Parts: sequence; C-alpha cells; structure tokens
Amino acid sequence: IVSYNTLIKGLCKARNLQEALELKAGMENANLAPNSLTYTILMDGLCMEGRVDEAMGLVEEMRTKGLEPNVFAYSIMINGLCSRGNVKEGKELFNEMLGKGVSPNVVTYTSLINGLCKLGQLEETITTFNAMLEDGVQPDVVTFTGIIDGLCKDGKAEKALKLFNVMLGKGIVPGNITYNVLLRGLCDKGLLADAFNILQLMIEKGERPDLVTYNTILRGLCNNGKVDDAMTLFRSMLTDKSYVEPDVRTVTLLIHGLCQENRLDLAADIHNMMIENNKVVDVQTFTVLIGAYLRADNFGKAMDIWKKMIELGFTPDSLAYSALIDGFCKLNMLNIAKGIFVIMRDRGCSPTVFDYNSVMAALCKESSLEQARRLFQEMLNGNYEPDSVSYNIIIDSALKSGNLESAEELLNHMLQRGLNPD
RNA sequence: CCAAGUUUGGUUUUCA
Repeated sequence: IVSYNTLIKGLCKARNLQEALELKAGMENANLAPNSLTYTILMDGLCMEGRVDEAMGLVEEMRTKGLEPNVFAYSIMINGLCSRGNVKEGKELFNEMLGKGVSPNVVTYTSLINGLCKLGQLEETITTFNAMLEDGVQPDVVTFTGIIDGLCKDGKAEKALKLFNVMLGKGIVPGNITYNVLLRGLCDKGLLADAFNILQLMIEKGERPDLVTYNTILRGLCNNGKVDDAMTLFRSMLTDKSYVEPDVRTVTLLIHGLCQENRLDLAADIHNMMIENNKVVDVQTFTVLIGAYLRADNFGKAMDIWKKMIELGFTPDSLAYSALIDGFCKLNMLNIAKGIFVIMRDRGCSPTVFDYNSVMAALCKESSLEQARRLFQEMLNGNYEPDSVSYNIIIDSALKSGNLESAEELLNHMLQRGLNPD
C-alpha cells in the first residue's frame, strides 16, 4: 500500500490524475483498501487541477468506507475551496470538522485565513486569527506571509509593514516569500524607499534575494517612473554573478515598462538582443511590443514583429490576438479587427469577452451605435457572458444616443446577472 | 514511515 501511495503521489504531481485514479481503482481490484493517505493525496491532486467537486466526492467515499476524514483531509479541502474563492463552503467544512471533534491545526487556519484575506474580508480574517490564538494554535511564517500578502493586495501596504514588524517581534523568521510579498505591496503603493529598506533588511538577515525578488523590484521601478533604474538592474542581472539571471518575466516586465514610457525602439532593441543571444522571450513578450507599436500608430513595425514571432515558431495565443484586435480598434481599422475574429477562430482561439468589448467600444467611439448593439447581441447569441465592462460600453452608447429606455432595460439585465453597475 | 497552507510578466469601457 505504501508503494501504491508513492506512485499515486508521483502521478498527481505530474498532473496525471487520470492514471492516479486508475491506480486507486487498481488497488481496490487487488483487494487493497486505499487508506486515508491515498485519499488525501488524490484529493490534493484533484484540487490542484480545480476539480474540487470530485475531491469532495472522495471525502464522501472515505466516509462510506469507514474512514473518518482527518485533519489532513479537511485542510486539503478547505484550502481547495478557499483558494478558489469559495470561502463560504470552506467555512462550512471548517465548522463541520469542529463538530466532529477534529482539531484544526496551523495549516487549516492558514488556509481559511488566506481565503478570507484574498476576498478582502479583513474583519473576519482578524476574527479567525484570534480564534486560532484562543485555540492555542500558533501562527507561523506562512500564516503571517499570507495575511501580509492579503493586506498588500488590498492596498494596505502600511498595515502590512506593521504586521511584518509584529512578526519579527514574535521571533518568527521571515522567509524569502515574506520579503517578496511585502516588497510587491510597497512597490505597488509607490513606497519605493520602504521597499529598498526591506530589501536591505533581507540581505542583512542573510536571506538571498531570488528571481522573484528582482522581478518584483524591477516592476516597482518601472511602475514608478524609474525605468532607467530598471534598466540598470536588468544589466546587473545579466552580467553580475551576485544577482540572478533574468528570466522571461524579467524581460517582459522591462519591455512593458519601456513601452509605457514610449521608448519603443529601445524596447525592441532589447528584445532583439535577447533573441540573438538565445535568451528567453515568449509570446507574451512579443505581445507587449506588438500592442505598444499599434498604440503608437506604427502599424508596419507591429506587423514586422508579428511576422518575426511566427517565423521563430511561436504560436500566438488568445491574448496575442487580443492585442491585435485592440490595436486595430484604436487605429480605427475596425474591419481588420473583425477579420481577426475569423482568423483566430480558424486557429483554434476563441475571441473573448475582452475582444468583443474592444470592438464595441471602438464602434461606439465612431458613433456606429447600431453596429455596437448588433455585436452585443451576437455575443449573447454566441453564449458569451457579457461582463460589467460590456454593459458599461453598451449602456453608455444607449445614453449617448438618447435612448433612455433601452439603457434602463440593459441596466436591469445587468443587475439580473449579478453585476454591479458603477 | 509517506499526505496539506504563502510570492513575480501581456489585452478592454467611462470618469478622475
């Protein structure tokens, strides 16, 4: 049974759930009863693939086989639910486990807290955190890191910094990830000075900045008008062994930053340099450049880059087409944009709601309200779920044409679909 | 004896 479990674990890690599940069936056929470990491995594997319902099914199956779910099983399921935003059911499961007398541990609490935090439910996060303390479970570095990240993503970097200091005061040693999330939060708030202080603290404490650290800093520099410093950092990463080699994200971030400052030719030079040196670029890197050139009205250059991308054997994905569609819309080349819809379908990429929104917005701008409405209808007919942006566009166009009734009607549709107007 | 939790890149509307 140990060997079965080991094999199943390997298959799950390789995302080969199909075979993992078959192997479990195989054990059963061989009259070997899967134990709790077998179940939890599979449940975790299913959750990682987003198949949370099936994982829940396994919990039921455990019960029918007389195996009561243990703290591992509950923690995995609570994490599976919460990390996909289903905190409601996560909490239910948590209460169920309390009812069954299974004691949550630090992992269980941390999973729940993270789910709450990601939804920005600050008060309940604190309540749960306190409940954990009362329960005699001590938060560890992962718990703190999760909350710090939640605060940062909610735009509360100052609070996150305070919590970071509380953590230090408790003698908990921050890990690389802790520093990285905090750095990201501070950079996003424009608190670069604080970010660099933290970076220095990190180094002083003997934690080596990793690739994520550098990418985070580079992004912070770019987003705060310090692209030249970002360039310097990038060069250090390329040449200085005490740094870390840049990866495709580093390159994409830098190119994105340069493009936002309208330094397209420099961005393209760097991009070419990377290609010539066999460094990593991918579809996303190309997409940034192509989008930027289209926005700058440089249709020819954008097409050159697109061609180069194809020549080098990269397959454009849905977002690459989106960049084209959006670009052509902004250049008022709506017919071409619509042509891309056809082309991308041909190549197995479905246009997204985003793409429809781009075209509808462009149509509205040139006052082709009738066509915009038709496109909206086409979207509905094609089983697309318009999002609040779609509604904003189309309602805006109705208002512009003085058609108050249909604007109101659309607003009602929107509410029925549970979208919030703003 | 073997299972669970935290971080980095590209596209869309209006107004600021």
